[in-house]
Amino acid sequence: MNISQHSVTSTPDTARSSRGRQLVGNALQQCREFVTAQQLHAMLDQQLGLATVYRNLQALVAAGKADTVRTDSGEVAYRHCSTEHHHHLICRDCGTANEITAESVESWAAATAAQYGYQLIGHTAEVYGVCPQCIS
Amino acid sequence: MNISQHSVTSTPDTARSSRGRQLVGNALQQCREFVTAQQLHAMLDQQLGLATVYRNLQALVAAGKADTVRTDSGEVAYRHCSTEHHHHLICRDCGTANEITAESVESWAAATAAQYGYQLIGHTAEVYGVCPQCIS
DNA sequence: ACGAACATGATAACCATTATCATCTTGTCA
DNA sequence: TGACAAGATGATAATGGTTATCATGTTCGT
Repeated sequence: MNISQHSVTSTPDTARSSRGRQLVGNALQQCREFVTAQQLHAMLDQQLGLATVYRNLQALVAAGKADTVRTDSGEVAYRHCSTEHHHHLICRDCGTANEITAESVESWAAATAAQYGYQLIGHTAEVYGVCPQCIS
Repeated sequence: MNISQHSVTSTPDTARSSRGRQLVGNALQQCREFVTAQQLHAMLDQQLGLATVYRNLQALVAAGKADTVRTDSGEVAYRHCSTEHHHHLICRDCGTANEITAESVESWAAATAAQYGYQLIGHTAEVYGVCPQCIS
């Protein structure tokens, strides 16, 4: 199963500015909601190869400039995010996601790690539900 | 993206008892934690085809007898439903996982959903760190 | 026991994501 | 500025989990 292994392709020592970086970065910023790599690629229509879209999205995630979420169908959805830490409230029907902050969760994570003698690295927390629009 | 489309293969009008049902059902009950279809298939070593394991797991989910979760690597993990709800404290180095319960997280999830007018379905929360053994 | 509806197995098909590798680009240093 | 090493890109093949197909074996009401 392996909950936390990601790509092993070596990361460059220094990142450079490039056409792809800008295109993907800008496109992602213009999307308010989560988008998949495929959607973004379609959005950039022929301006950038699919593989490059994936690479740049991963770079953004690695740089802490984008969030990812797994959809029910197994795809990875990306969204530009301000670097501050937060969680998500996601609608199972329409996929709408709200960024939420929760100090209680932060302190819970810290306390839990401490209680077991763990050196804290991070935590994830997401709430799933059906949004008001989709209920009616 | 499509967050909520699942298999469209028509569902039988009546379910029957069968070897596969029992094997998968029992194996899943004996696992306290989430397991993937592949793990379960390996666990049943040659007693049941992979496709059948998938089908029976899906049937259990449809019948409300199993929960599913997407792992970071995109796999679907299944768990027998009666298992009580809890979270995990996971070591990034050795993979050790501690089950933890946290009432504060439960109430936070409920409150967050309510605040946005969402009908709560569920939530996930995991803490990552380095365990004492791996620190030293 | 018969037969229609189910279930299973082996395997091909799907599809999102990754890896490969030859070919540009970028940025640095002489 | 020119050369070059480290990055970045594109086209495409490869991966790998999951689903569809279809011929064949089971189940169960009658």
